[in-house]
Amino acid sequence: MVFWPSIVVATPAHSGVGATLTYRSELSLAPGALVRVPLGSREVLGVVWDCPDTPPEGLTEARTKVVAGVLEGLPALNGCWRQLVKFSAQYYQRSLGEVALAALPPQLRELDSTQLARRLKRRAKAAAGVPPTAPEALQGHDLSAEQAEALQALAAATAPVLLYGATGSGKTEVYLRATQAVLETAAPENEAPTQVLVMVPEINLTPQLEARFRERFEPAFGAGSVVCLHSGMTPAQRLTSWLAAHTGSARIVLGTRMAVFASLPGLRLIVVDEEHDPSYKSQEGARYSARDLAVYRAKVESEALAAGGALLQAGPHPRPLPEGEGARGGGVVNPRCQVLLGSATPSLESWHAADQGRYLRLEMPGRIGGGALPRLRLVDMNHQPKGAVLAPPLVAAMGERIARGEQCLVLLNRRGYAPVLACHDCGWKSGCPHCSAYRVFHKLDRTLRCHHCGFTERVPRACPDCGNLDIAPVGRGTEQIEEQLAGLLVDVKRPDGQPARVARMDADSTRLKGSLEVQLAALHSGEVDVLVGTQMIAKGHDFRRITLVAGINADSALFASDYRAPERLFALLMQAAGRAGRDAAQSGASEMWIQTWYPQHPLFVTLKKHDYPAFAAEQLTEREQAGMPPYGFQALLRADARTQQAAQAFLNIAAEQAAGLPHRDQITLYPAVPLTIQRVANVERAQMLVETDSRGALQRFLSAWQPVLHACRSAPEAKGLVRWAVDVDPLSI
DNA sequence: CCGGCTATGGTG
DNA sequence: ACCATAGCCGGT
Repeated sequence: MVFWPSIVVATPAHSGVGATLTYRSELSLAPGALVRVPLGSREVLGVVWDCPDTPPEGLTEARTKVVAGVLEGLPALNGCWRQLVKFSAQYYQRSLGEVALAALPPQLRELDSTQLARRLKRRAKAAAGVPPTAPEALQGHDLSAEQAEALQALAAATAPVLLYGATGSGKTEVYLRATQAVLETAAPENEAPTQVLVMVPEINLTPQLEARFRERFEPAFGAGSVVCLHSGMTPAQRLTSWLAAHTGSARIVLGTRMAVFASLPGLRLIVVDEEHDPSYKSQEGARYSARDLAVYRAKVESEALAAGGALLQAGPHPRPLPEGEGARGGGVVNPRCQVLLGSATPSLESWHAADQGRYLRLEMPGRIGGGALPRLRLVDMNHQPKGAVLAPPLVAAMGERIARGEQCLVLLNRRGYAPVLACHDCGWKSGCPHCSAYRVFHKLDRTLRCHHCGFTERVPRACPDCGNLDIAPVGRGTEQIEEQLAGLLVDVKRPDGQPARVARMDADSTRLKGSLEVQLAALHSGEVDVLVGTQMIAKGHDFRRITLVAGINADSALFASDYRAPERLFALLMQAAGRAGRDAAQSGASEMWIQTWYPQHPLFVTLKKHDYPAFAAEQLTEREQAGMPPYGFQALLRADARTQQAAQAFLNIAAEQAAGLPHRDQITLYPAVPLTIQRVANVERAQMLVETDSRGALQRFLSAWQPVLHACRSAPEAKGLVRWAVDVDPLSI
C-alpha cells in the first residue's frame, strides 16, 4: 500500500469515473475548501471532500494532477453543508459534484483570486460600516393569543413544526418573531452569528416578504443583514448574497427552493412558507424537494450543534442526537436549528407526519382582527343560460360589490384568449408542429403560442387546411374573461361615479421587469375594481379591499387522472378564498364563488366548511388504501428520445436489467407509458413508475440500478435516446 | 476535397 | 459540465 496525501474533490464531472476525482497538493487543504482543479483541458471549480492518506485503489501518484489553487479568503464550506449536499446527491440519485456545484453560485466558477479578494474586502467593509444598533424590543404589532401560543410552543419544540394557520391568521408575524428570537440569541465566542433561512415558493412573493423583513430587522442588524437568493437575480447579485450568507454578514436569507443549499454557518431556523406548494420540488437536475431538504438540514444542523460545532467543522458525519436531548426544563433549550413549515393547506406528507407525531402541529384557525373566512357559493352551471361563461348571478354580485367600492378577484388557470383555435368546416385545430399540444390563441398580439416549447406564429387569416375564413376560438383564457367582464360590467359605476375597471394579471402581463409591482400598486390604490388572473393572483399577495373571489373553471381538476389533483385544487381554492376579506372592517360579507357542473362533489362540501382536516383525513384514507404516498414510496424513470419507441425501449431494457438487483422483489416496476403530453419540442417522452412500501428498499434499489441505467443508454434498441433521469418522490405521475 | 454540426466518450 | 474526437451532409 502506497501512502501519499491525496485530495478528493467534488467536480462537475459526473459520468464514468465516479462521484469524485483525486488530486495532489502542496498546499494544506481541509474538507470544504473551494479549489480550482485541472479537468481534462480546462480548469474547474471543485469542493475538497476528503484528504485521505491512502488514495483510492489503483491510482498512482504519478497519474494524479495537482490542485491548481485555492479560493483564498473564503472560509471552507462546513460539515453540515457538505452533509446536505451528500445526502441530496444520494437521495435524488445524482452525482456529488453535480449537486455540490449546482449549490454554489455560478459566478463563483469564473472568479479569479484578485476579483474574489476585492469582493471579500468590500464585504468586510460593508459589514463594518453599519454598526448594528442595540435591538429594540422592534415594536411590531401586538400578537394575537393564537400567535403568542404558537410562538411559545415553537420555542420549546424539538421536532419539526407544522404551522397550520388559516389565510390571514398572521403566519408571517410568527415567522418574524421566531426570526427575531433567533437573531437576538448571541452566538458563543468563535461561532458564526446566528442566521435564519426563509423560503417562499415563488420569486413573485419575495419582494413583499423582503420589505417586511428589512423593515423589521435592518434597523437593529444593519443594512445588508437581509439578502435574497433566487434564480431571478443576476449572477453578480446572487454571488453577493451568497458571500454575505457564507461569511455570516447576512443574518437572514430569503429565497426560493435553491436557497435551501445556501451556505449558512450560523443557521438556527428554517422557515418554509406555503410548504405544500409544488414549486418546492425541482423539476430538472437533481429533482429535490426543498421542503424535505429543509427538514433534513435542520436535523443535521441540530445534531452538529448538539455535538459541538467545532468537532464537526472538519469532521466527518454529525453524530446522532441523543434521545431526549434538545429541550431542557424551564424553557432553556440547547442550541439547535429549528424548522417551521407553514401553510393553510399543508401537504398530506406533512399532515401525516404531524398525525404520527413526527412533526409538532400548531394551529392558528382564527384570522387577525376576527374576520371570518369567506362564505362559499357554488354556482350550478347546469342551471345557467346555455353557453354562459360567467353566470349572471355572479356578474350581478360583482356589480354590487363594485358599486359599494369593493374589489373582486376572478381566477382562471389559463392564460391567453382561448386554449385552441379551430376551423368549423374541416376540423383543423391549432396544434403545435413540435409538440402534442394545442397552441393557445393570444388575441392581444394576434399570435398562436405553444405554452410547452414556445413556438409562436401570427394567427392565420384563414384555415391553413381548407382556406375557410371562419376559424374561431374554443374554450377560454384570462384575456377572454377580461374582455367579457369589461362588457358585462360596462354599466356598473363605482361610488365615485367612474365606470368599473377590469385588469388582468398573469405571466404575460407581468413579463416585463417591474410590471408586477405596477399592477399590484394599481390594485392597492383602488384604480382597478376587478382583477382577472391565473393562480399567480391566488398566492400570498395581500389584497386588502377584495371581498369577492370567483373560480371560473375548477371542474377540470376534479376528474384529473393525477391523484394529487384534488389536493392541489383544494389548496388553490382555499388560498384564493383567503384573498378575500382580509380587511377586518369589511369582513363578514366576503364570498368565494365557484362555477361548477358538479356542486355536490365532496371536495366542495368540505371546502364549504373550510374543513381542511376533514379533507386531509379523507384523502389520507384513500392514499393508505391505494398504497400511495405518504404510505407508499415512488420514483419515476423518465426517458426522452427522438422516437417514442426508443424512449420506451430504454425503459423496458432498464426494467429487464433490474433483475436480481437488491430489493428487486419489494419493488413494482410498472409498464413504460408515454407522458400525457407525449412530445415536446420534437422530443418524445416516456416514463416508468417505480413503487414500493419501503423507502429504504427504494433507495437501495435505485442506487444499484444507477450503473445499469448508464449502461442501458448504449443499447441498440434505445438509439435516439436524448436523456434519462430518475425522479425520486415525484409530484405528478 | 474541406468544413460545420451532431453523437459519443473521457476527465484524476 | 465541458471539451475532444469521430461521424454525416454541403460548397467550390
